[in-house]
Amino acid sequence: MAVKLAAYDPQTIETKWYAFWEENGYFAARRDPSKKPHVIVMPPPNVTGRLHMGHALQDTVQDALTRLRRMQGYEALWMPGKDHAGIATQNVVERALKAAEGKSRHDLGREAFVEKCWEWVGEYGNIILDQKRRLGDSCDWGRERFTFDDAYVKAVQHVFVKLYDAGLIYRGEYLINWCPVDMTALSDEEVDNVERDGFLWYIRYPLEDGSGHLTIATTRPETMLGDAAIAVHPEDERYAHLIGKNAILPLLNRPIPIIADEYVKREFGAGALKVTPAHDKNDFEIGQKHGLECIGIMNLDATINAMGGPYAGLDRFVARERIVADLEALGLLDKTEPHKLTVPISSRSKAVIEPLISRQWFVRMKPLADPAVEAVRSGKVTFYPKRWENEYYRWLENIRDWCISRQLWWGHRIPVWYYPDAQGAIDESRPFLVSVEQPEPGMLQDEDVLDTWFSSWLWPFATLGWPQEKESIKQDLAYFYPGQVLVSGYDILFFWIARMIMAGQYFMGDIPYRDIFITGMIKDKQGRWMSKSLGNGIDPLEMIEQYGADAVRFSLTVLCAQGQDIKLDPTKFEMGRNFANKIWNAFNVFGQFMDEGVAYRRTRRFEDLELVERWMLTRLNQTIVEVNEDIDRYRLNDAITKIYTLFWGDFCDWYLELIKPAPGQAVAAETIALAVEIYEKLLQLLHPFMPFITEDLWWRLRTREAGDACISSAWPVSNPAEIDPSAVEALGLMQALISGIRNVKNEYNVSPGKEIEAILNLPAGANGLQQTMEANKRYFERLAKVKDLKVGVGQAKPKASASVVVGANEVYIPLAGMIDLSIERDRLNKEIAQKEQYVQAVLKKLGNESFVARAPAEVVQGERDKASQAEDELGRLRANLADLG
RNA sequence: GGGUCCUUAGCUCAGUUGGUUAGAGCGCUACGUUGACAUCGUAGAGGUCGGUGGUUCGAAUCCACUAGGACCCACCA
Repeated sequence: MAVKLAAYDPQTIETKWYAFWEENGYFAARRDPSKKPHVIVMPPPNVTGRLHMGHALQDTVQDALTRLRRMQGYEALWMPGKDHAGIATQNVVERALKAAEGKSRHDLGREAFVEKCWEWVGEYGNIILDQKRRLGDSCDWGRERFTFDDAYVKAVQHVFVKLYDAGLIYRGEYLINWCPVDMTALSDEEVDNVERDGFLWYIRYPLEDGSGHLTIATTRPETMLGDAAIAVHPEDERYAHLIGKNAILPLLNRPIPIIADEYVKREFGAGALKVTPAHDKNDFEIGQKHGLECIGIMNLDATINAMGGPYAGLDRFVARERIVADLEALGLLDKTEPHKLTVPISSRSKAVIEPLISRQWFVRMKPLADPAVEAVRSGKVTFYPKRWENEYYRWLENIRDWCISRQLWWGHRIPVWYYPDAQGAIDESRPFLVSVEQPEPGMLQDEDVLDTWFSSWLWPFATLGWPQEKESIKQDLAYFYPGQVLVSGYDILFFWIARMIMAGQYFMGDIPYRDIFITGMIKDKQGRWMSKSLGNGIDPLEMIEQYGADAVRFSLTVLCAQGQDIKLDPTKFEMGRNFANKIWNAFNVFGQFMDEGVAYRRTRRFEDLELVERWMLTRLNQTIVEVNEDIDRYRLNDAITKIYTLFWGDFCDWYLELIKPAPGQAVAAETIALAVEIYEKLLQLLHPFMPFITEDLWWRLRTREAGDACISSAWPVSNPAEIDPSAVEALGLMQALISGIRNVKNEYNVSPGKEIEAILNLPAGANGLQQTMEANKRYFERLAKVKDLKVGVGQAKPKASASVVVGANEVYIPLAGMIDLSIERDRLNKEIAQKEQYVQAVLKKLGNESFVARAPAEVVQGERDKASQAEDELGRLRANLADLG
């Protein structure tokens, strides 16, 4: 204290205060019946993850909400953790293994490979959580969970068993999405349909009786190896005579029936469809209907199998080329047309998905989806912004069963047990048992693991210890569940957000959170997704190092408008850095005059405060109300913008400028006391968004008890007794007049530092105002360098002076010798022209009879007031112009 | 094929239930090293809110159509 602060340096304060908070337990949440809980579960990042801008944005939001509610007296729990991320982690470890030892996972074997994964997680898995600490995340690290914790694994298996017992999980052979690169089945959600340029090949199938041929069209000729039929439309006269006959499958020379099915579109292609039940969703259904054979022609790595005859062993795309060439050589290729088609792509490996028939485990979704729809419809769960509800309904109402088994090694083993056969392999002829524990010695567990999302959909309650029966866990669940709000991007709306609502209702009997705040996604400057391959990512840690965590958080909050994607450019963080610098330096204005050990407390009554002080408190109290409303509606950008304007525009630009001492003078202790009080509240308002700088400055304001930290201080409450509209009015007038005087000086090229004379002419009857202006004329001195302002009613305008008109008030500035009449005439003419245009617009409105008749009375009156004030000002401007001669 | 969102100042974007002289940051122009801050201050320029039509006393805001862009979903071979 009493010393000017060193230059603002984010790095030093950030490490210091994070350690302080964490070590002193400020982030910890415990059951406290006297407080209301406020819970946010952090979307658990993948153990393979590194902090990206999306995390930075969402964490900033979650942390701001958590810190704010904590200050408001809630028991605020932000639950952190990490996700084992099945495929992602397995891939990363496989690559590392290849690079380090040149081995594949098969070289190691399952057990050793999983061991390697654990090693990898031990070494790198916490990186992202440490990066989150750099951002300032105030989560309760003591409760950190991992989807692979022993207890969590048990919860996942428990859920599987319960759903199986309820008939909501089943095993079956269906056409599923197979990724030939990752060698696993995938859910529909993990597949992206992308449009690609391809071809439509027209292929002749000779008729068995030698009477000619039938032409079909296909985009995937290699699948013809598995054809089981040709289908035509039952009412298609062209082909009616062929129904029931056989065609010969070219290349393999296998007879296949020609069948009729209404699915066939007569106008598409050749009007005849090859049916490959084992490799196409629609064909599968047609096959079922007509009892066709499913001829699988592909191996799991997407090479052709023995069923493909001469093409066996070839990759599917090589086989395609070969087949087209062979057909052409045989004269069986009618034509080739360019064709746009949608191709299924694995969202993870980007490989083309093959629809394959495979035995997998599925969750019956309809019974789970219906209550999830109802939860939102009934208003128990609310989306911010609202529009995401439509997307949510659309998905749930058309939901399909969820394929949850994955042919991976890194994941939760499926809790299904089989008897071994004589060779020690699974004996499929005997029934399996579904159980968390091994039911009988020697039984073999299912080889497959579960979809990662099958564990994360339990996150809101499994992290609290569910389904363990311990008393403390039950109490925690009762207290902390359900949570208040989930903050996430829309990219995982179906994967995770919707499924958590299903699981919460099914297993806990209640929704997992009341609000869902969907943030926009971070894009690059040109609006493209940030990706490694494009190299257009912005690293939040680099930004934190360059600008400071508070600056990064501030800028992200400002940019985070309701659900809009954010086109980010690193220079945006300058906004936050500049503001942090401003906050830091503002302290010096009064801080440098503070004396060590003095407890600065306000002693003056509100009524006895100076005008600018009453004005500042009024602005503060008004802003608190607005900010609270904004935050309740998740409009954090509005809230932070208002605090920013309050701090920079009101506090720094006007309040601090006016309490500054004259050169060589000190600031009065009572002035400091109020400045400390206001600054302290501003720091609190800023704290949820910019925790580090505010905590640091907080401790410089007063001697504080241990534990009296900004993070745990009580959120400011608006005091209605300290709102003074007359102060706002008076200071508002002064602001306008001072700006006007500065403008005059500027136009005349009078240096801002040069002292001038001025006369303030008030309208008749403005006695109170006259007193206020008289009493505070030093504001004009201070901010516009007006030497001894003359204030009065009916003051005459000196010859050859410039004038400023604000409402019925005028300031005359005699600029003897300096005044150039033509400059002043131009200035006044310009202002008159502007004002005339305005008056005209308002009068036109008032001249409209139906406006006067139909608009609400107060709106009409408002327009009348505007007109008369503007006309009055116009009159004064004209008079001043005429006066120039 | 269905659906959602975006188009507002040179740039990036706010603008809540229709009534504001349409705002912010950056950039631009002029001036300014007055004891917090040049990561700053003061003053200023800059917009017929993509287009057309409609509803209304009144539209950036509501409706319809339309142009351009982004995204989601969908089994047309």
